[in-house]
Amino acid sequence: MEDQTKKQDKDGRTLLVVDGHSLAFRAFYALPVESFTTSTGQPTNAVWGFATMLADVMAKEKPTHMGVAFDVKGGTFRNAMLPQYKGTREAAPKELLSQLPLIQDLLKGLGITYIEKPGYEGDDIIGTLATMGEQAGFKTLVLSGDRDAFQLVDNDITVLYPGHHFKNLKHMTPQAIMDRYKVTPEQYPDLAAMRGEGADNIPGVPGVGDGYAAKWINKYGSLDSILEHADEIGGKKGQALAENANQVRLNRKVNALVRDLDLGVKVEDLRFGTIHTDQVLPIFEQLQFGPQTRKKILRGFNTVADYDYSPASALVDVSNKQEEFVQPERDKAESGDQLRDWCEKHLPDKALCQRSADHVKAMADSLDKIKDIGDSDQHAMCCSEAMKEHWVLHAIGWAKHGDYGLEELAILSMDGHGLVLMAEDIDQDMRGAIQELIDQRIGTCVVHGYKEHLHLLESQGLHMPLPLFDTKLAGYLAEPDFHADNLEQAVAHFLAIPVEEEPEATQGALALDGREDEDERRRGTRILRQAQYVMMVSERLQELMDERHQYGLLRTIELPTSAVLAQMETEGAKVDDARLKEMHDRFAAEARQAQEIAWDRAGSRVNLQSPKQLSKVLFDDMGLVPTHRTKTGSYSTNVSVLQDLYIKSVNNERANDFLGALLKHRETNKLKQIVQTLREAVNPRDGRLHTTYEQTVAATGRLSSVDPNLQNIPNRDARGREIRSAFVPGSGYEALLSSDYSQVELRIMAHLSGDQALIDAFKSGADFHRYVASLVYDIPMEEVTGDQRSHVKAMSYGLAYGLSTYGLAQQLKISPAAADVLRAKYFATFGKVHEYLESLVADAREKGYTETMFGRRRYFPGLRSKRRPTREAAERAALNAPIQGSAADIMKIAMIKASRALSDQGLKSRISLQIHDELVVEIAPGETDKATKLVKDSMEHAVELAVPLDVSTGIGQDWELAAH
DNA sequence: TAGAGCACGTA
DNA sequence: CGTACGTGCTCTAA
Repeated sequence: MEDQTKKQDKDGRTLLVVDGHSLAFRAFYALPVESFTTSTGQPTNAVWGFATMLADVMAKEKPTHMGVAFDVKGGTFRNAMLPQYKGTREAAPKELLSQLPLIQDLLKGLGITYIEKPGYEGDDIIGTLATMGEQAGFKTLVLSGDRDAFQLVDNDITVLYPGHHFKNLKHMTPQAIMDRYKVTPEQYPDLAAMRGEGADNIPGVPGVGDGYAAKWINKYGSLDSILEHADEIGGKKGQALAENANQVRLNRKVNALVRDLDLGVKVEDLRFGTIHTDQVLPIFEQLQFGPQTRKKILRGFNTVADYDYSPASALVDVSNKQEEFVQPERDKAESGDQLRDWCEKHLPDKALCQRSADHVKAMADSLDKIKDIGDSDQHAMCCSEAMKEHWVLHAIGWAKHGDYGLEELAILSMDGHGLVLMAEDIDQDMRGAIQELIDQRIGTCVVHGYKEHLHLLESQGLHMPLPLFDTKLAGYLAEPDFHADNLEQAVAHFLAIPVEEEPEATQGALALDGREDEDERRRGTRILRQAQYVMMVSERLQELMDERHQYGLLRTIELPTSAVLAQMETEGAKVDDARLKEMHDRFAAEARQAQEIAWDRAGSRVNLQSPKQLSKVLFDDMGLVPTHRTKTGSYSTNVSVLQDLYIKSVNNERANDFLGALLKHRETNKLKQIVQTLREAVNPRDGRLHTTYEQTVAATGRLSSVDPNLQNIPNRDARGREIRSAFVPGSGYEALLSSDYSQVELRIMAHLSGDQALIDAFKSGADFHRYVASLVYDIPMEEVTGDQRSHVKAMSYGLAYGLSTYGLAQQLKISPAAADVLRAKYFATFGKVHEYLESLVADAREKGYTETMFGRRRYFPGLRSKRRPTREAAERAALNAPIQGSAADIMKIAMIKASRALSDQGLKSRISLQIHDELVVEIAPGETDKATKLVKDSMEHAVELAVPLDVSTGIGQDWELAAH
């Protein structure tokens, strides 16, 4: 109990100590003064950079206490020792110096304490404050652009140090210092004394950089001992060191921070004060800071008032265990046999691995009983056994348009031993041993991103069956709205621990001769650390999957889907580049023509792709009346506005011509741009497009497609659809099959709601929308008018989006009252659908999340928001998620089934693209009928619902012709 | 130079 | 005042 109180106290209180001067310097030199000057000529770049960066840090780190240190004019005790000290700083430009008082005024207004002490530097104040914070049990952060601060780093003090571009801050922990400089934080000043510090005008030993300094420190220990042995070192460097011994000693004295000044404040005094808006606003005025900047700064400094509910905080039980990162022991394996020996020694035994692999395989194969599998005894057994014994395979490398390259491979055991293999060192012998390892122990293997691993391993001719666990997929299932940019963020999130972001791959400042060696070591360290992260996070996520019964989803749907996607990405889709080129040239010529006319009518060379310039021409110069504003308040110039203006401007020839040309330009230029993007993504080796399907991005469970996005190729009108004609079968294939679900989402609604009328509508096999309209309007099918049918159709589709009657009215161009009537009639006919939709939101409000048919969850913190727009948006999303998500689940199952069916039957035809409810299949010669049947069946029978799943198919020489 | 805003393509 | 995405372009940040 006592322990807990103490821990919470420590977890909850964070002191942020800021080096005011160094931060202002960095900001000043990072941002162009020309762009940041008020109308009276006062430069503001340093203030702006300082304030916004601080606001960012506040928002991210949420400190509870804060102090900012500044230097004061006049010398310090350091100048007495070293006259040229910080000579470069004294010569700071007026433009910067004039901003320091402004920064201080701003801080005062924001309720932040700042401290200056004559005779001492900001650095000493920082050293003192950090020490005070640490002693009072705070987690302490030091924000400083001065490397002298590194000597303060320990387990409780972290330095936030701006990287090359001062926006991204690096968390300098003891480990980070060690990785970067190969010395401990306590040893860092010794290193700096030898290297010197350009920014402070402190000369180091000529020819000696971080690399040599570190080498000597590690060899001789202390600085004194190095200087004593200077003669032993020999060579140019040793001689230089001996010659500069006095300078080094002096440097060391100067760079030591004072940590026990009497500042006349206590840590408690550093609590945030209240923001004095009356003081801050005039400063904003004076600085001519705009609304965005104001908002950003005020929001950043007002973090306490910001109630930020995240499901992660709900699902992570921090008190449960505070994971500590332990750097794995790095072993060596230089031959296949050494690798085999290592595996025998450190990895789970083969029999266990085999048992586990059989379980995993059985689950993956049980697509038809996926809903039960998560709870089965077999599953529970398999999990508990494998949870105790597993290992991590972690590969890193590069990918581009379907080409992949492995760079490094790490293997990490549970006992904290790791192996790192560099791709260039993997020969035939080693490759064989790796494949053997995979084949024998895949059943207990954990990866982060199975699909990516398939690609990287494939680039070495290695094959990987389904692993035990994938932390990337599991993290996505646990919290689909959370997007980690990298592994470190995922760990920080799911384990609720602070994790340093990885240092950049290569950094300068390494001694030349030691460089390759150093790089090699760092590369290995980095990948092993990542592997360790995977190990840590997998344990937490395995618990979560278990608790939530999501193993079925993971093993039966997501992991096999990864394998199908990897294959689709590797094969890619063939495009006819000559066709694309012809289209591009044609669209480009048309766009240019339209632009000429538009420029002529506008009387100036407006950039037609700039809404801002366009709005000036339309609403200022031509005096047209704007119809619609964007969310930021500017006038919208989107197509619907333009069309509206076009119709209204019939009597204004100039404007009418301009609008006509502009609309034409919009359309053709967009098409040109799409074609161009596609052409640029074609892999020259095979003339095919290799998209990447993102399996962990869309929060509903859908896939997304990037680089290039092949899920948004035009389809609405004939002009755009033409682009689809460039997608053709590749050599060795004779046609494309397009196979898509009709009205899946509505069918899912019928099934899940159990509404008999809607179920019957689908079972009838009649024209669905006509049938529904006849029910809604209570008239025979034959009497349903075109309007009635389309209105009912819009209503049906709108249901799954939470469409309001207002929105419905707008879309159908009918009155809101008429839309209300339609809605009332609709729900009178399909009462259970209404009930079901309402229950979705009600349940989500109750439980905090929604679930698809297969247990895919999505959390909705916004349902509890006080803001109505936020809350209502969350309600619509909560309504949609289980429907869109179940459709996504079904399509994934269909893809797995189709892919297996095609290969089981020995067909060469293969799935090429997935566009949410459509599959495009590349058909091998003579396989049309068989492949069509297999794909159609797989889709139709992916699951059995209360209504049939209807799939329509078409075959053609290209994608456009395959449409039906 | 990064990020926001706008526009627009898909299901 | 309809869900879910990705991309390209312009322009701001004062």
